Amino acid sequence: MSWKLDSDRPIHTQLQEILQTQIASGALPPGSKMKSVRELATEAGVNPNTMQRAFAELERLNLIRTERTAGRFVTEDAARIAVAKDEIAMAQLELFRKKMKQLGFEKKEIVDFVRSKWEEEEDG
Amino acid sequence: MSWKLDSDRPIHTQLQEILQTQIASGALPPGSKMKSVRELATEAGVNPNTMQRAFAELERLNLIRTERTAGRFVTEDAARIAVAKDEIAMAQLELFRKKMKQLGFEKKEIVDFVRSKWEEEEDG
DNA sequence: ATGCTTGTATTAAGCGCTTAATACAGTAGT
DNA sequence: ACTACTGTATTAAGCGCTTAATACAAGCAT
Repeated sequence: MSWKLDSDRPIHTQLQEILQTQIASGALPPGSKMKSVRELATEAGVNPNTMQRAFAELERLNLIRTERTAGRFVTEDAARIAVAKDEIAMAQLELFRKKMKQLGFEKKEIVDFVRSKWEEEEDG
Repeated sequence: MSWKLDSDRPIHTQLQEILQTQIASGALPPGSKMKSVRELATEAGVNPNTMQRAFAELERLNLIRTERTAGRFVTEDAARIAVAKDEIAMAQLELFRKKMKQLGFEKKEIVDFVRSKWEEEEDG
């Protein structure tokens, strides 16, 4: 697990994004049991309260479900997960496009820029 | 001027990024005089101290120069500006690529995704 | 029943960011 | 000289995030 956190944004937000991405990608499969608050907090090197807060946000998004004493589980709603994945991807693309436009790139130039940076490497 | 600030990251960082982008894009031309701390702070709706801090960071990056009582000026070093623009663009692309990969997209899929989202629109 | 695990809640403390309210030094225009 | 503008610095206050240290309720395995 990565848990690379920076100090520029609230940690609970970053934890939420990391877990959300893992759910969207299928790294955390639908219906699977998640590690406990305390265990994940230790892994990530944060306070349990902070991890708890990240979980609360994921629950608000209907990406996980809580069973009071058994633990937390990734939703089994595959459609919900697919939507989340597409929403994140679109948001990222839009973010990238907007920033490039602010820098003065036209759409055609963006495509050229991406090509010039990617054609040199092998697939990864 | 936009000055769209969110509360999720330090304001001085966001101000710094906005100004940096304006310099990189040429919206603030090389050698041009910048507005005063107080004026920009009022425009952005932030405290002068906070805007001051953003300026200090831009100066550390050699993107602006300060004349004690006259004001601040965008650097005339066009090469420095070009480098900044390229660095920002590369960083944004890398950010996008990394996030998409975390979501489970292969490079080919990323390209397809971008195409599918962009081919429908006219140039913007 | 005991012990271990689960989620959840509370309190106090520290820290950085942000603001408000000033103040000072230096330059330019009148 | 006076005024208005520059950048710069200081102080105090408030706020949210984060941590540490607990504590409690509920289920499960033995």
